[in-house]
Amino acid sequence: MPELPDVEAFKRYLDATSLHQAVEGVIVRTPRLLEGTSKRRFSTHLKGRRFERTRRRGKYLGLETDDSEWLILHFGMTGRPAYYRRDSEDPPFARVLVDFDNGYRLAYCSQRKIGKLRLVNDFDAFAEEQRLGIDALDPQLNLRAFRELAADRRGMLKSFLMNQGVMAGLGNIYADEVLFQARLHPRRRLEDLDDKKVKRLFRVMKRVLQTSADKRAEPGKLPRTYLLPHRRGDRLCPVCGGRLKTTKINNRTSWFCPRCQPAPGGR
DNA sequence: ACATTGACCTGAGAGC
DNA sequence: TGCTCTCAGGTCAATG
Repeated sequence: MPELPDVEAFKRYLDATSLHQAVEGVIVRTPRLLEGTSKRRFSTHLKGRRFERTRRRGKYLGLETDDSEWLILHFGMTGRPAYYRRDSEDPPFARVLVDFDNGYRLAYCSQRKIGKLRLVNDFDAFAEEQRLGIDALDPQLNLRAFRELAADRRGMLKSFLMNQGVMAGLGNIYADEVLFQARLHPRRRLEDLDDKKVKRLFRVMKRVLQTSADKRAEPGKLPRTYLLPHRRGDRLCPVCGGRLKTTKINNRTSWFCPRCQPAPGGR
């Protein structure tokens, strides 16, 4: 689940629930999720602190504490936050719990334990260390900047969109969605696109991410022409009704419509 | 620089 | 129903 639109939805959720309250206690049930810090250090650092604001870059979400540290969350493939009264039952796979002084609890849930929590003192420096590219929804990523990113590289469109070091935020699902909406085959090559197609790819990418984020990335609320729900559903193209196909790229399954997204070289 | 593969984890869902 | 197997929205490292 957690690609840019999902993480943006998480951000808004945390903004609405978890800011400006003192942390009373921390429970780490799955220490392996902590990166670069021990259970003890993690807990003592957060205890007594308040989260004052959040930031997102790509799939990373940061919560800034009132002593200017950052709790950085990465949700892996199955992670999500949950905020609820402490006396009610924990949701499934609650791995790290932050208890606030208002009786509520913020849980980092993750079925597959692929994901990380860490403490850093500078959000931007952290992003640099991670070699994270510009956030795909950053307004500074305009058409001109996008063209420059694209001009430097080669390779399959799908790989380009998913490369976090170039642009941060798109994962397997949304890369497929963008390519579907742009009517471009995932195996087409970046260096083969003319200016017009690069522009189309850019505009479609922005629109898909913005629309999805605003719909809180809920599949049922996305436009009916979206590919996303059909990969696990009827496997039919929502535009032409034809059968969708798959192909493996970067060891991930790419879904596409062979009629709407003609293959490079026309095969 | 790019493509491919496996490893990390666990369980939902498909297939028998 | 119950068992087995495959696969899953991410990232990283090793290899070609």
